[in-house]
Amino acid sequence: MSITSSSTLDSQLTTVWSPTHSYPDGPLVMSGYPSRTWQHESQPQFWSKFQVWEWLQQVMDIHQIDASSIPLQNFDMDGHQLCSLSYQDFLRAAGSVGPILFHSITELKWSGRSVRPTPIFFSLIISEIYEPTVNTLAPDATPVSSSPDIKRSFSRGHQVKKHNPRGTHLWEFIRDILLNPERNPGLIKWEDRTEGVFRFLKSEAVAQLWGKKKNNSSMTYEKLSRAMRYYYKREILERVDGRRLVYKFGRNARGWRETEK
DNA sequence: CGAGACTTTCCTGATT
DNA sequence: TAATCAGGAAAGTCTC
Repeated sequence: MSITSSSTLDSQLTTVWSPTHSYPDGPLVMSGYPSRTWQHESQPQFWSKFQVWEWLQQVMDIHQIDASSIPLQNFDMDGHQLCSLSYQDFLRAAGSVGPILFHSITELKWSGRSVRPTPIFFSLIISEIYEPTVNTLAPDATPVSSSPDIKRSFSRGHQVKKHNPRGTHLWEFIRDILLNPERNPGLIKWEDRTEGVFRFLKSEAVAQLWGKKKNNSSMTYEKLSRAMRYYYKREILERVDGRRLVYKFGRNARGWRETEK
């Protein structure tokens, strides 16, 4: 690692992780389940919009729900607003995923400090969604199976992925940053929205963020870009010749189009 | 355990 | 010169 390369990264991160974002990102203790992905120390009432977004992504990751399953713009709010949402609000905003989010935030509100989501409860909800005949939900939850909204969205293919190691794929991670510009502090931007062309503005910062997600502090743009190049063959991305840091979504990339939902 | 998907890591060489 | 791009090769990490 040369001095110049690290200072490049520093300058990118300084811009990205401005003082409003504080992430206790010290040495992570690898002790199983979500501890490594659950780093919100403060109460959700005091979260920034960006922290709300992170919480959202983490809950989705933990349950291997594709982020495009819900309109993320419905959660363009800070922690205070988030905490004031009712169960019905969550249903409206996130459909079938609403109950999962509602329970997560309820737990966090009650505990006041970092608490892990309860996977058993969630698996109950998930199985309830898949097998509506079963009726064994926690007492405080609205009967999930009775919601037509849930049935509709889950029959649409919003299901847990079969093979999705470590939750989100790289291209989905990139896509989700693009789709949330208000929580994307100048990392990547659309060059041609309808064609799916985008450009990395802060390549090393994006790599750091990706590494953070994968719990890999040594991620670099060099390595991230190798993974991106593998997407060409699978037509998840198309080559954009002659333009540095520019990529284009391919025919096998889903969920990035404005009209697609 | 094995296979396969999806990276991650490393590398050599070319291009901007 | 540094940053980026191109891919080959092989290892690592998951899920099924």
